Amino acid sequence: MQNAAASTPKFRRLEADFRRQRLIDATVKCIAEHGYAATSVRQICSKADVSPGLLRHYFTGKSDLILQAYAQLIDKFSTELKSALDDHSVENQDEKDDPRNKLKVFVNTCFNGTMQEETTLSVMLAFWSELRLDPMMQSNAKSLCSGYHQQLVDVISDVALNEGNQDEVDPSLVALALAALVDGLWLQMCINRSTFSINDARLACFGLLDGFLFCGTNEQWLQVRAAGRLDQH
Amino acid sequence: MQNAAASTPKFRRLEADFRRQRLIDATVKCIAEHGYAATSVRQICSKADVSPGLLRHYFTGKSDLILQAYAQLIDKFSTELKSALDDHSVENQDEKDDPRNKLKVFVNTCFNGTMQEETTLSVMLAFWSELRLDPMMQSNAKSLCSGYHQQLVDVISDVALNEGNQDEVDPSLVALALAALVDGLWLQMCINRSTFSINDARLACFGLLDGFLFCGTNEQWLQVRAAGRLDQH
DNA sequence: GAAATAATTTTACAACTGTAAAATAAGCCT
DNA sequence: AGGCTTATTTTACAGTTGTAAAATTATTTC
Repeated sequence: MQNAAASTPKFRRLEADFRRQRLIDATVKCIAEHGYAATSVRQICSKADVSPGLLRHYFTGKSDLILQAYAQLIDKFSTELKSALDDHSVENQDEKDDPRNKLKVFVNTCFNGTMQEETTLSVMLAFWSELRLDPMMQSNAKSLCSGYHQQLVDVISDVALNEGNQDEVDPSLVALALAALVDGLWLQMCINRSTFSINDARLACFGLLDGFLFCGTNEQWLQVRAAGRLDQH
Repeated sequence: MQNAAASTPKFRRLEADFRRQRLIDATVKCIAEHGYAATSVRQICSKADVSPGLLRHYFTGKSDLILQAYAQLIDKFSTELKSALDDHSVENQDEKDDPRNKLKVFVNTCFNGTMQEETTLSVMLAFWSELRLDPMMQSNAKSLCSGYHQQLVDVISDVALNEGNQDEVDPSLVALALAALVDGLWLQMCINRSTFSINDARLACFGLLDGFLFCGTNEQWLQVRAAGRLDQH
């Protein structure tokens, strides 16, 4: 029975995309708050201010919703990375194309935006741990990872080539190390959050690149590095 | 009703420690196989060839068992690390005390023994993801991490001091970077297992140390490094 | 304003969860 | 051989899980 004239309706019918997004957001929040294992359909729907039955009106099931939440998380970072790399606010085209600069932008983006939010990091960690068990998630992850890993290898090759170090530098090893270092720092930011700052994380990455790419041969880079050191205090 | 004379008994009473260990092992296997979220009491007990009720005879509950499994995982690595660092099979006492050598042993141990087993890595990852939510686990983790992190800082300080680089090297930053790199490589070994070898992982760590500690000033280290490069092929 | 549409809620269900307590039976002691 | 201890199994239970389908009801259309 619906109430008389002036009463508020029991619910409102909203646009499909809006509801879908609300459910996805609620999923991420639940995983961040209670962990992957303790996240249930009823919990998600309650956080989305929606009855439990609605989930299956917009998604095939719980795992479908979770999969899409993961895809969106990945996509957000991927987009931030792309837009940072061809940021048109940089006036100097030469600087933009400088592979050293690309690496700098990459590292900075890894510790800005989504990736410095506690929620994003802890949910990402939860997904990593489930990745191994879910082939669907794996293919999602690969679309991001293998893409940006190859890009990293290319940029690093460019740096080495530019500076005449192509014989001393193993681009795929450096890319592996940098990617792993970033992952590891994300992990530690989740677990030991307070023991170091975001700037420490950046310095660690720049330090790694300095070493692998022989910063000693690149004066411009040394200046950037010195500036970074000063920022720290 | 128990069967006639020559029949096998329904079960055997075993030593407490043995049963406890079997349950712990089963827990680790379950988490490795089906993930943290999907690991149930009945599953664990079935893998330990034991009826579900027995769990609560040896542990306060499921979470107690899981906690002890985690503690044991951490302890195993911690022990390996300790025994590697004061390995008496090394003839030369000077070499053993050399901080450069300690770092080498540390890195090698991180990718040998337990830590190269797929099971250990994936279960460790699962625990990392739950760590944030469980204060008990956190205190377990801290006993390991904060301990060996400080040790790392000290060793790195020694290297810098030995080689007259104490002004250029920031030991806590280097320790952070190395620890994070190791974690990140473990993570990647879980997720992208096939894309790189254990030797790549070691090379990445040595490369990082090379850079941060200015290997250029240390000829002995350069030789070790060159040898490592040759091993790769 | 009435009928049609479909977004949303409600109810139902079978399977599973962790835990508790009672029932069983293996192995030790005398 | 028989009784005692207690390790182990069995049974029971209340709560939760994901999903399915039916019942509502807000909104649109005519």
